[in-house]
Amino acid sequence: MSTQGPYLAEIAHLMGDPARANMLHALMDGRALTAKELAWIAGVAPQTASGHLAKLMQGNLIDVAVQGRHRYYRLAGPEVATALEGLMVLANLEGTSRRLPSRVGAELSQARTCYDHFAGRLGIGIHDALMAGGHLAASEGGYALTASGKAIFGALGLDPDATARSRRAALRPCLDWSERRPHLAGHLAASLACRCFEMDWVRRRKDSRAVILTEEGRGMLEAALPGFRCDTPEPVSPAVRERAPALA
Amino acid sequence: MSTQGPYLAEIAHLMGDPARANMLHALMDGRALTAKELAWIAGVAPQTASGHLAKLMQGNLIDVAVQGRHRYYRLAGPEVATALEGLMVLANLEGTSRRLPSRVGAELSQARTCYDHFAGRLGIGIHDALMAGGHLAASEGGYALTASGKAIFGALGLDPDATARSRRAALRPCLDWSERRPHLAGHLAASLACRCFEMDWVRRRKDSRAVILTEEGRGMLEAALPGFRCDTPEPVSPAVRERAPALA
DNA sequence: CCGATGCTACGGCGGTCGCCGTAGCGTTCC
DNA sequence: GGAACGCTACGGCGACCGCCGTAGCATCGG
Repeated sequence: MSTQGPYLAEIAHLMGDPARANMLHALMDGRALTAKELAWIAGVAPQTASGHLAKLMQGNLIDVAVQGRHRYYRLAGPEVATALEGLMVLANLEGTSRRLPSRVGAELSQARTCYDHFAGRLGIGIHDALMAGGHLAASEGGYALTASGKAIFGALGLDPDATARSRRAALRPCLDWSERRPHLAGHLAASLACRCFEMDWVRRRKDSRAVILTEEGRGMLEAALPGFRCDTPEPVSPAVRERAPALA
Repeated sequence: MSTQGPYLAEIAHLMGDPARANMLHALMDGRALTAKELAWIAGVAPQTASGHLAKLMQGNLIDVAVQGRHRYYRLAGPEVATALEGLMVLANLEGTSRRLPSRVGAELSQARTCYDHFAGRLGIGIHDALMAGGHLAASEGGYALTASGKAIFGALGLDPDATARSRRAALRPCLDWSERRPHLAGHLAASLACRCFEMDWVRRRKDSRAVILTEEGRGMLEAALPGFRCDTPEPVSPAVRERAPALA
């Protein structure tokens, strides 16, 4: 019968504690955090956090890297991030009352990391530009780049075939929990994000998964990706601003 | 900060109870089951099940259809099934000790429903045949059919454009938790599955998400989908069977 | 109408587990 | 080498929640 049920419950139970969920959510930006940081994020004492982290380790949801007297925890792999995204879609979708609070929500919806790639309107903009330009083709488990797509990635200093060896898809769609539209995940998307950080086209925000597209980055992406758009959230419409300049 | 954490935990907590997880797992075949059936599946008394179902309702994970004195419960939508799949990938992946027990596992790995479409080697066979034949193109959030692909679906009596109105992708890859390879989900995949049941090309098993590809179905699919293969699990190798006929 | 059935509402019992206190081990810095 | 720091191990407290008992409401059948 439902041989999977118990295991499913084990995993879900691990994610079902508020403190642990907060930790996992924080780790979804792909970085490795120390136990202390995670304790602070989760809002519990270090001892409590230590226990939670041990459980998450045992459940193979996170990995640890010991460096001196620090222990850096990170998600065990993309599958974990994918599973969490699936839950976040539900969390954001249902109830409808429980949408994101305005301020933080706006930043996260605009641009953020999703494990190792970009999500939010930034991620969707990249996805849509590639899609509209015919640079994506269907492939084993997701997308592949067409010749023109490879040229674009090559021009950005990335080797589109470097990750082709792996069995996992180089590019695949990932449903965005804030926008309900797909963005690009996979090795190539991760490389692109890495490159953007490296060149300071995109900058991380402190203490948040939200990121910022710099002016230079916007220019570079618009040049490299014909049709790329990443709407600024339009804080106040021009018409309103005229009548009530204080709001701007 | 982690504004999503608490909601994430809520959802995961709902899925994190063994009884509820069993129920959700059972509902993943897309059918609607009565409270009593779900109680039996979960291994709890009807009163307990009723409580669990109320909680799942409140969390918008399931829907109910009242018919006379029966109440039929089903998953609230594809997003729920997707989220559960994500967890099952983890449940099956990690631990490595906790793989599927042999017998049931073999049947499920061979062919099963995944919410409303086919998974297992059957689902992968369909996916791979369409992919290899160049019948899939990249599209908003997943795959679309090429002209040749539309012809194939048309020949099967399905209208490839019928579901095009919806914003959700008609076809998208869905990671298979047993085989770790993608199969086809989405409206069109659901229509195809529906058609297969209708024509008795694929038959449901009782009390299981496992399904059976009939001989007629195998013939029809092989004819309609050039390159389609769906390996029988090869229960006992011919060589072994010769020496120990009892095993066959 | 009455009994059977399907399901839900309520209440008490018991186990699980999250919490932080103190304590202990290893690392780093002065 | 001593003190500060990061983290983990252990133990008791308390709350939550899953469990089923009984009870009650709707529906279907004769």
